[in-house]
Amino acid sequence: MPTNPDLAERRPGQVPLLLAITHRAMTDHFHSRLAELGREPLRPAHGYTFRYLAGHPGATTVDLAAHLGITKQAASKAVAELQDWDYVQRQPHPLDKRAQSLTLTERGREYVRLADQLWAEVEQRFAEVIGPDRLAALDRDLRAYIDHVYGDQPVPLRPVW
Amino acid sequence: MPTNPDLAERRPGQVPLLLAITHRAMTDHFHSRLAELGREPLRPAHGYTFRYLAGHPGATTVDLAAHLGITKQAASKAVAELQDWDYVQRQPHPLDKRAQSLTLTERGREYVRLADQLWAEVEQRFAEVIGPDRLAALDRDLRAYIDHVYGDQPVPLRPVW
DNA sequence: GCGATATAGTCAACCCACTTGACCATTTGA
DNA sequence: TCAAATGGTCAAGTGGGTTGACTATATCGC
Repeated sequence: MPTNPDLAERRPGQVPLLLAITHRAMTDHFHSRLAELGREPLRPAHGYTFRYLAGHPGATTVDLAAHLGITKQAASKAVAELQDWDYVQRQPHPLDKRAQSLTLTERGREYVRLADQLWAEVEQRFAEVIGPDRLAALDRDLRAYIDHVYGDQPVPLRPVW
Repeated sequence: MPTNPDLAERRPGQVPLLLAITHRAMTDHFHSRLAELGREPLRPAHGYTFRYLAGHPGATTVDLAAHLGITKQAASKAVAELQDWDYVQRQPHPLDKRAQSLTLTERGREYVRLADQLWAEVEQRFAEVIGPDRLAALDRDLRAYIDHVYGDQPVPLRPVW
């Protein structure tokens, strides 16, 4: 079993790096599947924007910015772009005339469904390599750690896709 | 055991996200330890630059660029900066008058030792949460996947610290 | 050897996602 | 009721990267 020279010696403290590499490999896999399907890949922040709006329809730009951990200006720009591409709709907010109510369009929801499916495929390949039981254990371990670190507080959802 | 609402329902395809969040949490932990010690945090690409030069003394800027997956111009700029801060030395290459031979200074090596130690601390806290046996299993699983994806080929070492 | 071509590195211009700062319109609350 | 807080926009700046053009040295085919 030939392990890459850079990772040959096992040192304490290497697990964070292994996590990064693994995540990077999965992300690359995801994007190449997207490309195979001829779908535009959108960009890093977009994935989390979709995911947030799918779960919180009617959110405002400021809500989104807080969730993504970026400024409202940056969030506004991203939303404008997604609106241009017909993934997101901005409507007048029912209660606050300053605000806009953001929702995914049908096209946006369709993209989220596809992304969900592709991520599931990626995870599936991981499961095939390490075994489904190990996947379940790993899922549980990561959740335990995340819960330990953040508890009920909002989890920063920034890096990637 | 209160799990964050965004992660409450367990869906297939969520593991890549869990990996990202976990890595992000570990990175934040690393940086806050660095800040506690009053050390300048340097920046994303610097960590991998250090790591590479520590393992490949005498490498050239082009080598480094290839390793990091960035252009030689970008690598050159990063090296210049690290040299200004006395972490890296550029010397005439013994065999090629066009090239420069890059090595870490003692200050650079000291930083790498500190970083190694802090990452080990971070990993240790992870181990305390999930248990040392789980950590070992996770280490093994991630390596198996990375090996499956990249085999002997160079692993892209870009994202983070 | 010699000339064509490849390679190490630099300088300069540009790009993109994000930031800070200033501002307007509306809402909130003492 | 009016001062302060909040949602959103515009404009300028920044950081880490890019592409492109160039010089100096190396290498390879003949």
